[in-house]
Amino acid sequence: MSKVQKLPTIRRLPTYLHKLNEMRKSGIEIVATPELARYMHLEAIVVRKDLASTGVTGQPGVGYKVAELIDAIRAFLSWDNTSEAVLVGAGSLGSAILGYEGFEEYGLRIIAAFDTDPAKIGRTIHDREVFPVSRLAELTRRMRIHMGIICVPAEYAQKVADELVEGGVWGIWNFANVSLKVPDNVVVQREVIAGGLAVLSVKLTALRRELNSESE
Amino acid sequence: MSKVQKLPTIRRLPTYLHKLNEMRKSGIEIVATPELARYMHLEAIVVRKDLASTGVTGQPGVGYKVAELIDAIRAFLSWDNTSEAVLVGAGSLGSAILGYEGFEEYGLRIIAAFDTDPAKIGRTIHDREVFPVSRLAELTRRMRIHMGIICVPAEYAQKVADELVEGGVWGIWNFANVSLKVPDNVVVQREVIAGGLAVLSVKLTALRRELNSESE
DNA sequence: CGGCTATGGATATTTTTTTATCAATACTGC
DNA sequence: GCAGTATTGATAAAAAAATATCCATAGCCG
Ligand SMILES: NC(=O)c1ccc[n+]([C@@H]2O[C@H](COP(=O)([O-])OP(=O)(O)OC[C@H]3O[C@@H](n4cnc5c(N)ncnc54)[C@H](O)[C@@H]3O)[C@@H](O)[C@H]2O)c1
Ligand SMILES: NC(=O)c1ccc[n+]([C@@H]2O[C@H](COP(=O)([O-])OP(=O)(O)OC[C@H]3O[C@@H](n4cnc5c(N)ncnc54)[C@H](O)[C@@H]3O)[C@@H](O)[C@H]2O)c1
Repeated sequence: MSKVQKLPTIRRLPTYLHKLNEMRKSGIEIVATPELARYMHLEAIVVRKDLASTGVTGQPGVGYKVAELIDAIRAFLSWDNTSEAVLVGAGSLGSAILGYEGFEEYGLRIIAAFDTDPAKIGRTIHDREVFPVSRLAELTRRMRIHMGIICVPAEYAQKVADELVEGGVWGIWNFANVSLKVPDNVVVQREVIAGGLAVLSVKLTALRRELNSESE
Repeated sequence: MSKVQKLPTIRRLPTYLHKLNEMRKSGIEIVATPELARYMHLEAIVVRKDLASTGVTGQPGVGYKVAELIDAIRAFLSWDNTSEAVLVGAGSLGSAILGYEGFEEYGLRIIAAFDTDPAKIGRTIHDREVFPVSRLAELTRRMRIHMGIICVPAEYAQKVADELVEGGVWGIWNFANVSLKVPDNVVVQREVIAGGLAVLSVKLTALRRELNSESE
């Protein structure tokens, strides 16, 4: 069982990457931790550790080369080679994801979409053709796609996952609100958007409690 | 500075909650940790700790009462009183969020949307009226809304955040790819969807390395 | 050149989170 | 009712992540 370390660091890396890409675009070549830390609302030491874990090394007294950082992060995340994916469920969330150009920056290219809705099949959404889900396994295998993105209602997610696995997929990014059963050699990452809302709620409650007790 | 503990637990709670709600709907009254653990792909001990942190207590040898668990989780997350929010940026992601009924389960009700696009202003999206963003601060204050959801392109996010703060908001759920500057008495939760993709990428690479080395 | 400041990197410490162990409780089947 | 099993909850240990300290290096400025 592959046990991946430093999950919190990995989750932060895309944010560094995005900021660094912006910096590079505006001609900045060197960046020091305190600046990144301010931007990220983190302690400088956290940033340094995060960057170190990708293998880059900076210049004491100076900082890091932006271009090197970008390369190191992308290499660490295996985002230096674009990987192709299919998206299943071209509903509202699925369409939003299809239309998000940001993923190209993250080495993800969504090649095609699949749906059951006859009104969608055969049309294109954000330039990607929508195929009937009945052809999911077949086309996924034929196109040698190794990642699937699930945006169907929860009750159909398992069936879709099974077909993705049958199609030879190695990784599944699951936005549906269910836990999927897949073979050991397939990785599932479930995106629980409500998790962020939960954190926000708790922080809000804590802050309000604090402010109330202060004012007493 | 409010320092909230047990963030990983908090992120997992919505998933328990959803499953428990499903169980209640199908008439199940008692649940034991091993079952939840199987569903969540976690160790039973993690589940027990998570549940314990909400304050519920189970019956040794039996399990937990589903209804009690639901109440405890909702209370812990302050989701027992529905809170109202406004959404800014009724684009593709914004519309998806507006249309997602799942948030009601999590105590969130989106009251209105705001946008700059004249084509959207005045129309309704998923039954919510779209107002011009020029009225954001005013209406937020007048409706006594305390949460804002930002779904605008990154470059406008800070301006929107400023107006939300001016409108008296306490919490901001930020889907844009920037770090926001807000006063100390406002909480921002940034949702970095690419974070999940990063984790998936790293796990995939690790798994493939493992499989390769095994086959040698 | 020489002191001053900013910075990264190595190492150590602390805190948080995950995992393990075990006694106590309740149900099951006989 | 009693033995066996499943389960919780308390306590302890281990692992992971965040934080602190200190030293070496680099640039700056007079
Ligand atoms: N919208 C959100 O903000 C949001 C947030 C978090 C999670 N989610 C989850 O994302 C998923 C999709 O949500 P949505 O709002 O886009 O719903 P949606 O109803 O807009 O879209 C679902 C799409 O899936 C298609 N579909 C249904 N069954 C299918 C099947 N068997 N195979 C292929 N396609 C199928 C439908 O035709 C539709 O186009 C849900 O599981 C939801 O819980 C959505
Ligand atoms: N679509 C995704 O899958 C996805 C994923 C992750 C993050 N995001 C982020 O979410 C945000 C929105 O993405 P999207 O795909 O919905 O983009 P989009 O272009 O579809 O929607 C943006 C909406 O914001 C409106 N808008 C622009 N400026 C505004 C302003 N100043 N005030 C109010 N409204 C304004 C636009 O009119 C448009 O309706 C972006 O910041 C994006 O990075 C999107």
